[in-house]
Amino acid sequence: MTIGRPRAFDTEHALDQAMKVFWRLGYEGASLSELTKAMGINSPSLYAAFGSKEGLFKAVLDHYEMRRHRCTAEILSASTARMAAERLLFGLVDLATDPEEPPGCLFLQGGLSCGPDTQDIPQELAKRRAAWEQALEQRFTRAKETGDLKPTADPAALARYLCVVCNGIAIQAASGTSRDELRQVASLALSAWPD
Amino acid sequence: MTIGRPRAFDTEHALDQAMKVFWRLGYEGASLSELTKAMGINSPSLYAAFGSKEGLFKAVLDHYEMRRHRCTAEILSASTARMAAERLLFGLVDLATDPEEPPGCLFLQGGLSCGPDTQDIPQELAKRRAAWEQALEQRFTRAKETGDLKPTADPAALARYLCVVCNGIAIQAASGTSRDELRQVASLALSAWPD
DNA sequence: CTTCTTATGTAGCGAGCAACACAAAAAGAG
DNA sequence: CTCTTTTTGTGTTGCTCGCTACATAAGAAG
Repeated sequence: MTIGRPRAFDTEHALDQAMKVFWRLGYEGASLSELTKAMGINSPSLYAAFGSKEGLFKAVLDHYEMRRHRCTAEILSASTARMAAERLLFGLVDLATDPEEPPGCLFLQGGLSCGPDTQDIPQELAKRRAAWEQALEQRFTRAKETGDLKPTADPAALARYLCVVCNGIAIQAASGTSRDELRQVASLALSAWPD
Repeated sequence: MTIGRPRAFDTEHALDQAMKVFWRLGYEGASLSELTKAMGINSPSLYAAFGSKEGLFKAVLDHYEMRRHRCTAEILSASTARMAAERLLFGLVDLATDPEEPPGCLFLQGGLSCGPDTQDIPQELAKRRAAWEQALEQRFTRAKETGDLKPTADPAALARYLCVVCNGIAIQAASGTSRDELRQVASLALSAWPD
């Protein structure tokens, strides 16, 4: 049993609100006053719980990955590599154009480029995107071993291509391109898939 | 002949230096002290010449488009739509991984997301990206009229797809992906082209 | 030369930033 | 109850931000 005055706010809900702010405004554009307002707490509570603005941001990134974990698992556990690619692209289109959440992808909107004292933010985001690309590559390597993909297939190149399309789709979604238009892009992109 | 004390700095060179700063750090991450240091001038000179930080940024965007104008013309004047797509993708790979300049694309790195008082920056960038997409679409509509593309082809969808791939490539380049790896992505993306 | 116009350098403005000091408040442990 | 521990709200810190006032310097026009 924890001792001391109990926390008056729900951590998950606060992270959810902070996530939306970082997502819409980016790391540098999200001021502490904007964050505390959205989270419904004052700054000392924020610092007690997350240490710093950067600490809050990383907690938000974890929260974001956790929320998408089920979706991720569905993609990687598809029966064929082709189906995984389909689920990935069409799933991303839906997520990036979900009207309940900011458009695009937090891993890009969060901070593609930052000031001299904040370079670790873009780096952290790039690291997480790269981890996702590697998970795809491993899935395709497995597909090659089981004969699902031809022996001439290049798992790394396929994973890279899909990530490029995903990032591009997220950018377009953030710029206002509609869900249907992006579905067209996804199916066009899939026509490059080696069968 | 202009009257008064002559300007002591070269505008084009100053814009070039400012461009690199905005490109590396983004609009919000690029502080005025960083900009003036790179441009080799003091802030009053900057404000006399460009009006404001935002004015400087837009001048930099014009400068950026101007510098790429020849490249743009070469793409749009290709003899076939397919060749235009090829020149576009491989040309972008080279530009986005040019060791003489920051990686990626200023139209993305410049400010994908910004704070509440700076929302016009992402909007301005999105507008310029959309204009480029529309130029592509017009090129493909022309190709359809001349029989270069099949009557069933969808110029808007093709242009959108290419822009998605371009944006994705620029993102990957900014994250450190090599030129050769991105060339692989470009040729894979082109295999989706309708022939 | 003097006068006019424009650019430059120094120095500083108010505002907003991230982060914190401090004391009051709310629980469990004894 | 008292004591201890943790959270909360108020108020503020030092700092950097974008921007500018002001006096001086450098050329063209007369």
